[in-house]
Parts: sequence; structure tokens; C-alpha cells
Amino acid sequence: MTARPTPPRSRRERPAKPALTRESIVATAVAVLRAEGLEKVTMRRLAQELDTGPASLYVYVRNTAELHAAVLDELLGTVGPAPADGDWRDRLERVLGAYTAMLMEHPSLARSALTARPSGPHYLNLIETLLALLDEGGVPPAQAAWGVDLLLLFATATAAEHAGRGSSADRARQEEWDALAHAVHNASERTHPHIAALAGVLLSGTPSSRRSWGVRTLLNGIERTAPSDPTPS
Amino acid sequence: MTARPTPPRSRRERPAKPALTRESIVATAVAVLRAEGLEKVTMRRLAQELDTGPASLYVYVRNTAELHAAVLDELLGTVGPAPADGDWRDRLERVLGAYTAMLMEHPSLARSALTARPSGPHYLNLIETLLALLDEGGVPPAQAAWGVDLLLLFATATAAEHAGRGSSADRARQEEWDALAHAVHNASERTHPHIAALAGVLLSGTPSSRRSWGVRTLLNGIERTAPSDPTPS
DNA sequence: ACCTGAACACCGTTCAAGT
DNA sequence: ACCTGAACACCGTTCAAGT
Repeated sequence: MTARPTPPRSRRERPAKPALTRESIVATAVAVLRAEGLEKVTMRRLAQELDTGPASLYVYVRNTAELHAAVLDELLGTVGPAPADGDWRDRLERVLGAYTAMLMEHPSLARSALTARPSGPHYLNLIETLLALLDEGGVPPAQAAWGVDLLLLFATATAAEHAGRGSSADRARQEEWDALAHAVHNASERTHPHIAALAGVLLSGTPSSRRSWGVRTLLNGIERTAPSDPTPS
Repeated sequence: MTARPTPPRSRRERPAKPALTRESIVATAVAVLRAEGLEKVTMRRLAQELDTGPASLYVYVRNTAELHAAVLDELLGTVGPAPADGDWRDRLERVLGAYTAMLMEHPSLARSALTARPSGPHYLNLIETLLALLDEGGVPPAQAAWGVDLLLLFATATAAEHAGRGSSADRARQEEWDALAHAVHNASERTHPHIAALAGVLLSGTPSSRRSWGVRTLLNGIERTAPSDPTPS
């Protein structure tokens, strides 16, 4: 008889069946997200990972959308507080940049963030940080409040644009961009004079220069647009 | 023998099996979208509707995403040209409002528009219209070009926010809003002073007043933010 | 070339039944 | 109360085979 030091205790090598809790489910979901993307964060896959059946997860999580929202708030914890140096606009741009960068790593999460706005503690921290920076910049409170929404919508939507269905997403997006570029360059001067005249600049700019311009544009607008703005006669 | 004027020619009542073309597929897709929402616009369902197997559709459509993009451009045709009366800002707000309203009727389409930017003829028309209005307002060309992108991103994202999974989406969204409202109202004055101070205004405003403020804010920003804006020393 | 049946590899969610 | 096997009702996409 040969020595057989560690007999398998379960079917697989998994060290121990982890306790089934909301936390263990979310933690597993984050691990699967990091390793294989949100597409694989499914009830069935998570159940398999946790050595149980999909029905068991419904004791702790209402549905897939809620699960994805929980995952998002978890990742929001990795977006640090505002940096200490620089003027308030710079700092705001960097905070928003960190948020966007996190979402860019998981664009499908951005997509779901758009639909299921998070309300977890990490999300509140982000809002507080942005409000503090706008306050520091002297932006009137009402405009700051609505402005935070606009800034987060912009950042989230920018990241969501890069979401793809499956791994062939990059190729597909390239083809879409080519199609749009082709359409813009071939726009008739007669029917689409403005597009024809601006073809170059319409397609110009790096993603980061556009993002930076977007944030500055938003801030300039937020600073000087009052919520009701009744049309002066 | 009783008279039997119209014997069924096929299994179902369907008058005639329509020819399978890209157009008939897209037309069927639009019909299903209008009747039951984008969730039902699936390859399998369309195949059933067209009396064939799902595999047949792949001769005319690359994949589901491309199909949804084609549907979007089709609906874009219902967004009319710019109205003739009013000042350029008003008119721009109304054009963008019509675009948003169309997407609001099919928010899941907005979601997919965010990922798969359309490049069809109707989309080009919309861009041309917006560029013309910005030009009329004296907005510098480069800012107008990038601004159109920002305006469309805002409108699309606003509509996409209302996308839901299934018919229980409204209830789910209400619960999310309640959760956020609760979190905002219970924010600690010590850890989240700005949120606590601005709780009321953070949650205020009707969707339409916020949308209107958003467009005006964007326009104000676009008008006065130059693309490169090198930091002056 | 165009079309298709059948298969592959998945999904979310519910429910009756167990402990 | 918590957990689960099994089922229901779907998906997208591919491929070999037909016409």
C-alpha cells in the first residue's frame, strides 16, 4: 500500500465548502468578475463555485441585478479619496478619472451601474468627495448637487460605451468606429454640409483628451447654470 | 358539407411566409419591439415570427447586437428635423428632447445604443441637425463637434438609466430610489457633511427639469470650453 | 449561395420538498 | 428558516447537411 497522505474530502480539490452568506457570495462574485468578467458572474456559475445549486443564492440575493449592484459598490471601495495637491478642478478631474478607470476595467459593470444606480456606502463617499470639491470651488450648492449627478452620469456612460458582448467586443467596436468614420468622411456636402466641413474634428481626439475636455466642459457649465434659469424677457 | 371558404394554407393563420431579407427581419424586429420590448427581440423569436429557424437569420445579420443597432437607426427615422421657431437653444433642447423621448419609450434600446453607436443615415441626420444649431449659435466648430458627442451621450445615458430587466423594472427602480433617498437622508453630519447639508436638493427636481438643466448646462459648458485649454501659468 | 435541423453550451427564476 | 434538486422556459451561435 502506498502512502496516501491527503485523501480528497470532496469531489474537487476545493479546501472546504465555504459558508453560504451574502458576503461569501459577493466575494466570490468579485473574484469571478476579476478573473473572467461580469458575463460570467451568473447565478449558476456562482452556485457552482460555492458548491451548491443556483436556487440557494436567492436566499441572500434578490436577483442578478442586485448582485451586480453589490459587486459595484464593493469595487467602488478601491476608488480612493480626493488627492491633496492641485487646484480643485484638477483634483475633481482626478477623482472622476479614478472612478472611470475602475469602470473601464469592467465596462459591463458600468452598463449595469447606469441602470441600477448604487446606494452603498462607497458610492456615498464618492458623492461626498465630489460635493466637497465643488464647494471648495465656490459652486452654488444647488448646482453642485445636480452637477454631481451629471458628472457621475458622464463618467459612467463613458465607461459603459466600452462595454462589449463577449471577447470579440474590441473587434466589433473597431468595425463600428470604421463604419462611422466612413459615413462621416463620405457625408455629402449638399445634404450634410456641417458634417462634411467638420469631418476631421468630429473624429479627432484621444479618449483621454476627450474625457478631460468633457469634465472641464461640465464644470464650466455647472458653475454658471442655475437650476431654474427662467428665461429673461 | 358546410362551406369552407378559406382553407388554412399553413399551420398558422399567417397569410404568407414573407421573403427572408435583411429588411423583413429588421421590420419584424421593430414590430416585436413596439409590441413587447427589446427583450423579446431575439434571434429565436424573430425566426419563429418569420417561420424559419434561428440559423437562417445569420445569413443577413451578423449577430444580435448588429440587429439591435439596425432597429435603433430605423426608429431614429421618427425623430423629426429641428423645429423652425424659437431661439437656437430652445430648438436644440427640443430636438434632443425628441431623441430622448423616443429612447425613453424603449430604454433598453438606449442601453444598447450606448454600447453599439449607430452610424446609419438617420443618425447622421441627427448629428447634422445638432451641428447646424450649434453653428447658428456661434459655437466654435471644434467645440461644436465634440459637443454633439457630449449632448448625445447625455441624452442616451439619461434614457438608458430607465432601462429595466423585465416588467418588474419599475418596482425595482422605485426600491433603488428609496434606498438612495434613505441613505442620503440618513447621512451622518460628521462623515458626510455635504450630503447631509444638501440632502433636499440632491433628491429634488422632476426628471424633465433635470434634463432641461442638463442640456442648458452642457450648452453653457460647450460654448466656453476650448478643446485643448492649456493651463495658463 | 442560400437555407436549415439539430445540437452545444449556456441562462434566470420558481417551486415543492426536504432538513 | 434555510437549503436544494429538478424543472420550466428560455437564450446565442455554430455546423454539417441539404437544396
